[in-house]
This record gives sequence, C-alpha cells and structure tokens, in this order.
Amino acid sequence: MNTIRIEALDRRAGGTTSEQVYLALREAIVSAELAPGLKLSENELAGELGVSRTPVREALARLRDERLVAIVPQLGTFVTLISPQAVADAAFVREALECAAIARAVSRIGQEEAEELQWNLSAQEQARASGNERTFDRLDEDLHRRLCDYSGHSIAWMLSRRANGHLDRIRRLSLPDPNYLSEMLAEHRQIVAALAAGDGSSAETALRHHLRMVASKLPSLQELHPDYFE
Amino acid sequence: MNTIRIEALDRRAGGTTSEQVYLALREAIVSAELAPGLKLSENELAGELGVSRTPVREALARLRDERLVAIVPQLGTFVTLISPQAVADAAFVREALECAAIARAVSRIGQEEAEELQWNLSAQEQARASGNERTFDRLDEDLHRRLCDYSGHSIAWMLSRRANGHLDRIRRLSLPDPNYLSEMLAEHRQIVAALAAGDGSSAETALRHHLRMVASKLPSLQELHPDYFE
DNA sequence: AGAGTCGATCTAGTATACAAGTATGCACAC
DNA sequence: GTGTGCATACTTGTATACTAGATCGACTCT
Repeated sequence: MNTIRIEALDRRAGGTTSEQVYLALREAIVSAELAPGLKLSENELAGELGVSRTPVREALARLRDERLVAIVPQLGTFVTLISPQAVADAAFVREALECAAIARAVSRIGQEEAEELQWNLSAQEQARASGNERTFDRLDEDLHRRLCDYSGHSIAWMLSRRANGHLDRIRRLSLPDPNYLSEMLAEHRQIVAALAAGDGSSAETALRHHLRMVASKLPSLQELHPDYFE
Repeated sequence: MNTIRIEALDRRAGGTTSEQVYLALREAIVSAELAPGLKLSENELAGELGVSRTPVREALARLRDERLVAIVPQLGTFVTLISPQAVADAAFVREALECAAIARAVSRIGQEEAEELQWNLSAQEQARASGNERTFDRLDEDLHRRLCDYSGHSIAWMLSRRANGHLDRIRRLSLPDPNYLSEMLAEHRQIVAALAAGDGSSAETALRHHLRMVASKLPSLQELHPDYFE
C-alpha cells in the first residue's frame, strides 16, 4: 500500500472512533484518494489514523457491506474496483427506492418543505457558479435525502446511501467535467418544479431520468481511468 | 438478561465465527426467542455461545444496522421493540425493491426459472399440509429471493432482507395462525401465475398486495403480544 | 541451471486486557 | 424515616496479544 494522506482524525469530534474511521475511509475511497484496486492493511490504516485495529475493522466491515472494500481472510483487504454490475445495481436500487419515495412525498410537501428545496437549489446555483464542487456534491446529497425524508420513510435514504458506494464514485469522478454541474442542476430543478406543482408522475420520471444520467457517465469514465474498473 | 437457549455454535460450519454468531442471534431475535425489549450483554452472549466478545460485537453491529438491536454506549444492548414505523418502513422498502425487481424479472423468466418457481410452490404446499411452519418460512424467503434474482439485481434481495428485520418478526409471530399459511400460499400462487403468464403489471400488483398483507397482521399481533411493541 | 521445498513475513480472525462511563444499592448523615 | 453520596458492579469502546493460514523469496538438491 502506498502512503495515504488521510488526515488525522479529530478524536474529540462527536461519535465513536469507529464512526470517525468509517467516515474518513469512505470519503477517501469515494473520492478515489484510495484508488480502486488498492490493497489496504488494517495495521497500516490503524497506524496512519492513530488508532488501534479494532475500530478500523469495524469501519471496514461496514464498507464491505457497501461493497466498497473486499475482505479476503488471511490475505488482505482491497478497495473494490468499480464494477459496472455494481453501478447498475446501485442505480436500480436508488431508482426503486427514491422513485417510490417521491411518489409518496408529493402529497406531503407543504410550503415549508417547498421552501427548503428552493433554498437548496439556490445554494447549488451558487456552488456551481463559484465552481465549488465539494459543496455542490453535498447539496446534491442533501436534496436527495430531503426527497426521501418527505416521503415519511427516511429509511429509504439510509438504504439508498448504503447501496450507493459504486455510484457515488462515479459521481465524484464526474465532478471535474465542466458541464456536469449544469446538467445536474437543471435536472434537480425539473424534479423540484414537478414536485412543487404536485405532479407526482412527472417528478418520478424526472428523478428516474436524473438517476440514469449519473450511471450513463460510466463509459467515458471507464475510458479516462481504465485501471479503476473491472 | 434471562438465560437464553441459543444452541451452541457449530464452529466447524462454514464461514467465520462472526457470521455464525450473527446468524444464530438473528434467528433468535426474529423468532422472538430473544424477546423484544430484552437487555443483552456482550459478555453473557459470548459465554453462552462459547466465543469471545469480538465476534459477538461484530454480529451485534450488523444487527444494529438492521434495527434489530439498539446499542447504547456504556449502558447496554437491547433487542428493539417492534416499531410500527419500522414495520411500515420495511414494508415500504420491500415494496419498492421487489416490485421494481419483478417488473424487470418478468421479461427474463425462462422455462427453467418457471419450473423452479413451481417446484417451490409445490414444496410450500407440502409444508403447509404437514404444518411445518419453519420449512414454509424458508421456502417463502426462497421464493422472494428468486424473484429478486431473476431481475438481474440480486442486490435487491440482500437489501430487502437487511431492511426487513421488523417485518420478519411480524411474519414469524403470524405463523401460528392456522389461516396464515393458506393465505400466503394463495398469494404466492397468484404472483407466480402472473409471472408465468408474462403479465408484469398483475405480478407487481399481486406482490404489492401480498407484502401489505404481512404488515396488516400488525394490529392483531399487537393485541396478542402488547409487551413486544412500542 | 532449474525445480522443489522450507521459512520468514505478511494477512485477517479471534481472544484477552484495559479504560471510561452509567446505574444501582447500601451506608451514613440529617 | 428520608435523602444524599459514594462504592461497586455492571456496560460498551478501545487497545493489545495471539492464532492460523497464505504468499513470496531464498536456498538446497537434483
């Protein structure tokens, strides 16, 4: 394993050490700082992060559930290569869960919720204009989480996120594309507009289209980073 | 914690100790052998099962993700009470995932798959006739897993199962009801018949109805076991 | 020179030891 | 009798030690 640059954890921060390690590792993997295919070592990670193997193991176990790492007993732990099948799976799951959620959310959106969505879109516009990719990405997640929450089943977002590791990597790799942010923002606007108009069917269609757009970036990324893929 | 009767693990069995412990504990919780609300102790569980705390902790962490236990630091681990919200969440997730799966599966069902489904139904009929609830339950799971697998996204079943802890408990508590098996079997037949006929829309409707039937048992069970519920 | 074997050095899985925090119950003061 | 406070026995979280197995390289024998 090459040296990694995961910043030292702030152990005073909320939550347990395991949680901190999990968040740090997930971010490192999704951002490709820990490249797909890389061999990890519990010992090295523990050393890098200044903790013992125990919380590292707990974090890796969670990441395995998300298919972001593969743990092979007595051999090693590896950052999984981005798998087209896994990307398709993630897209399928998000489509199923989030479309079902938005269908239920449409009748539960009040003025307050509509304003929150609008505020999010405004912030996205600002982030796009200033080229702040990381902020845009967070707002993107926040928007989708809200859509699920408004359905009354926030579990949808938790599961969606948990199944979403491979698709998240695609999204993050797509961020440098100068047109990407504009595309995404336009699609987000469509979804919110349909929701605000109370048109559940259009909202669902727009969301479905949006989710498929993310996955559709796969081929060009596969060309750009062939060693990241299966 | 009262004495529990979890059978000793067969450590020669496949998989890691953690996996064995996870399966044993999940079965114990879903079957209500470990009653909702019960306080668990990592130490006692480890002693009962003849292993150390480490694999017990890994198993409990997975069960927490399924909302089957709640872990409170420095206080204790508890079998969660069955929560109507969690049951509704599980039903929502299964509906979203499995209905999306069956919609895709319908065009992928060949003769071989149809025969497998029919074989499963026959076995269910036998299990019902002989009153073998446990076998019926396993065949029930097998049927739903197959429906997901045939969609090409077996992840749907993995997630469905992971989100399904509370609903599984409802199903298991419903098994003693003498009419329950017949009802479920009839609904399974409807789903498979629609699939075999290539009628995706009917299959989806039948599956949706079927999943809602399970959740609809909640009120009567709540009356029967008031201490199991929130 | 080439092939096979043994060993050093990794790995993750498991067991045990230690640390920090909470609830409980008993002793003691009022 | 009642209330307060501390000691104790728990809890989970983290760190460390040990086990079994796999890989790879060097060395020996043919």
